[in-house]
Amino acid sequence: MRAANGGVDAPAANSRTEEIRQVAAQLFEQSGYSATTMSDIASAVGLLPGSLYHHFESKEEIAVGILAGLDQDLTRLIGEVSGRLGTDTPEDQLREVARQITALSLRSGAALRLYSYAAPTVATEKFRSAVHLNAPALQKLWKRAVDDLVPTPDTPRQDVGLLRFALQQLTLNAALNVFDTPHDADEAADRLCSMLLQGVAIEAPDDRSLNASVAMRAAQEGTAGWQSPPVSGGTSGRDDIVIAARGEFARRGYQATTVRDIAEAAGVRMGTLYRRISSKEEVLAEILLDYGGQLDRAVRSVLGTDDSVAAKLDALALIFVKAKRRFRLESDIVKFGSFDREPVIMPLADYHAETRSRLVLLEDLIAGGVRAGELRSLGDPGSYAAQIRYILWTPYQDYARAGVTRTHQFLRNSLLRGFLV
Amino acid sequence: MRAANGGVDAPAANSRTEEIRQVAAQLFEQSGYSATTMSDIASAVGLLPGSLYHHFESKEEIAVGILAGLDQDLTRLIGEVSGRLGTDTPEDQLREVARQITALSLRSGAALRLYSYAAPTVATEKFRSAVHLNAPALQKLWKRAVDDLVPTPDTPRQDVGLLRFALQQLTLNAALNVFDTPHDADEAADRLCSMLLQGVAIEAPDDRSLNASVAMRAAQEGTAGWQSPPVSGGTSGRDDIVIAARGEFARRGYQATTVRDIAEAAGVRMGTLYRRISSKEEVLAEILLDYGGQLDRAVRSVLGTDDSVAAKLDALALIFVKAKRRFRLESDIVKFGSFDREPVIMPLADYHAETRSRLVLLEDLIAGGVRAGELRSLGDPGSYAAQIRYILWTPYQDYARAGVTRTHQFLRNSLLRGFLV
DNA sequence: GTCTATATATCGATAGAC
DNA sequence: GTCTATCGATATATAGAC
Repeated sequence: MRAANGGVDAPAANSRTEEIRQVAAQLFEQSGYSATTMSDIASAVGLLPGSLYHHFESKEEIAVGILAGLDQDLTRLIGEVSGRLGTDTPEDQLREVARQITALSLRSGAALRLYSYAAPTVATEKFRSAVHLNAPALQKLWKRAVDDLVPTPDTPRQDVGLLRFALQQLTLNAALNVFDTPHDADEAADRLCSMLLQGVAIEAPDDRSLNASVAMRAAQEGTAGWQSPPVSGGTSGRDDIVIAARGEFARRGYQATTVRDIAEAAGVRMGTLYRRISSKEEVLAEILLDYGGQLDRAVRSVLGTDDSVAAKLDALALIFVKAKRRFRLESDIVKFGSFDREPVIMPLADYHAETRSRLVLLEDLIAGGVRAGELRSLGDPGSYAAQIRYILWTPYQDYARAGVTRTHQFLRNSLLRGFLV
Repeated sequence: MRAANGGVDAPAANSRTEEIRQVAAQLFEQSGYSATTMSDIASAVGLLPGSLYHHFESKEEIAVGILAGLDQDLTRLIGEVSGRLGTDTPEDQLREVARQITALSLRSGAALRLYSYAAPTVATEKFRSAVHLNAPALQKLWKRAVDDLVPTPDTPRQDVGLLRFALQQLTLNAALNVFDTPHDADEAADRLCSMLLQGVAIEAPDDRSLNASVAMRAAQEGTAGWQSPPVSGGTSGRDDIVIAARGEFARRGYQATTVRDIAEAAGVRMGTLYRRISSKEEVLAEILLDYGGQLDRAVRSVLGTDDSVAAKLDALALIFVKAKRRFRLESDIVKFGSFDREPVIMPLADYHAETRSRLVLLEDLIAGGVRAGELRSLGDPGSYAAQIRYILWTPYQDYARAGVTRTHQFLRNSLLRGFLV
């Protein structure tokens, strides 16, 4: 009979309930929503599975509560930060927004993973509706911060829209950067801002020479075979099943996709399906091996050239931007997979390892660049490389009006040369 | 890709599926819907529980299929019987309708039990909508059959409406007469018709002497204390919990009512509830003991008088008609209970045994009456008594316009003296 | 608020009928 | 060769009782 406890599922209502929610959040963060069972949660808090239902009506309700908490926190944060806007230099202001949102992200890893990955997976209405973050308000905040940075639109070569999109994405999702989940929000946010606003190259080549570079040619050649998107032949052969599976995995994640889903999507019965494939996992392996291989070849061919670090980074940017489009489905699959990894799914783990090894190459490139005085020094090479990859790997295609060329140009004008330069 | 298989869930589609449905129907009939588990059904057909889900989407769907079968059968039967109407004497016609519907009832015991008892219990929409028998058509059929019997309404003393209601109820629910489930539909239907149309008394006293009989006085006295219906005092004491439980049991049946339902209905928490009562079963026992005791006293006081058999039957009729109103909830509880009896629920079993012992008294009364030449002889006394009880125990109060006096008068004019006499 | 017991349901995979 | 019916394991959830 408290006075006013706020309408929807306000967290921290009951301490024991809240405690369980926290534990569940941790498990969701570690193993993913579907892979975390009620038994897991129960034994983590020292209860029997059935006892959880005294606190929550369902597993879903736990996740909804966690998401509600994130929404609350975000809304509150936006309010606070907005109130402080306009009292500092535009760049410091923007950096402050980045720091605050990054900090929120790091505080809310579990919720963010649920938001980004579980929501499309467990498709019930209740979940989806709980999952609507206050995105318009956040967008407005970022728009103000970025617009202040470029007071008059007399520099039309700078892509303010994409900068806003990039910052919004990269700060809110900071916790989802699997390869270098930041420990210090301020540090991560500041480095991100430095990279985008001042650029990483000390003296970047102009567009003409970048376009004509050896690395660029390698990137063009490496991605030349990427034109054809995979389509079903309609013959219900093995390929059609793999293609159908790719679509389903991308839509719901590997774990949440059932073999029956795949069969239905491919238009075959279970019997036929299992004569063409030997297991669900095998199909995933096939998809990821092909994807990883193509990406790997392109990246390595660029890195194998004898060119400047800046030219290589620029060429890699092109590859990543193109890959995010050509391998959109595959990219979604590994996105889901990154957080649904208990029990270990071998093909995903393999892909993960491969990505990590490419990251080491990038790290070497950057370390060399810093040593050679080509790149600004911005902390340890591991985090440096991971953050560059994180920036390159952002789904810019979700920003409706951005094509490959525009996105690539934006990355040149920000990450490479610095947005403010 | 069959040509026309009828819209909704036509049974007998797949033989294995239909086989499982049949087995399930049998189990539902034996043990009730809630008490029959998917494991029970599975092991009865030699499968594992999960395998049932290849044939049915849910347990509920099995029941819905069974109900759909009944609806189909009934509709078809009504069509056939209607077509044959008007080719025979009115009484023979009516007897034929009774025989046909009774036969259907005996063929469809499981479905009827689901229809009568499970439907309000498992309250999902799908179930309810599947459960709408073609009642209007059946009513129309019976109306025609009964109206033909009394061609001109020049005998206003005869209650045509109640006769129709009684016949419709008694034939369709023949399979639900637990104390004497008929084996031969024709025999049961014919005896029912004989009882109602010709009456059981060879020479019944007139209304005046029945009203003034010793048995009637005993009935009046025995039911005198029945005026007050039980209401909650609102103090959340023990009585209020019992009263709340009574309502819940009546609405959904004992099995389907959870302790939480009772607590909520009584407005108390589980802790409080279990401090006031010791178990769900104890509450049921208390309710049924009270109910059974009151009914028993009234019945025995009538049977203990020294009066004619006809007068005693007439007095019992009054008691039953009154009891069906005063103990409406209790009557519903035992109605549910009669078919949800696995595992055995002791209080229900006790009530059942008590009822059976009263039935023996009735049997003695009737046997004596036949011997003394007071009652028509209509087969063995056991079935005779059970069927009289079945007629007396019909929920006439559901026939909207019938009060105690009208119903009692109808029973005098039909069961006792014969509707056609 | 928690336990014990158990219910309904899902899923990956396969055997074997047609 | 194709698909139906099935298994074995296990998940989510419910209920009575304290």
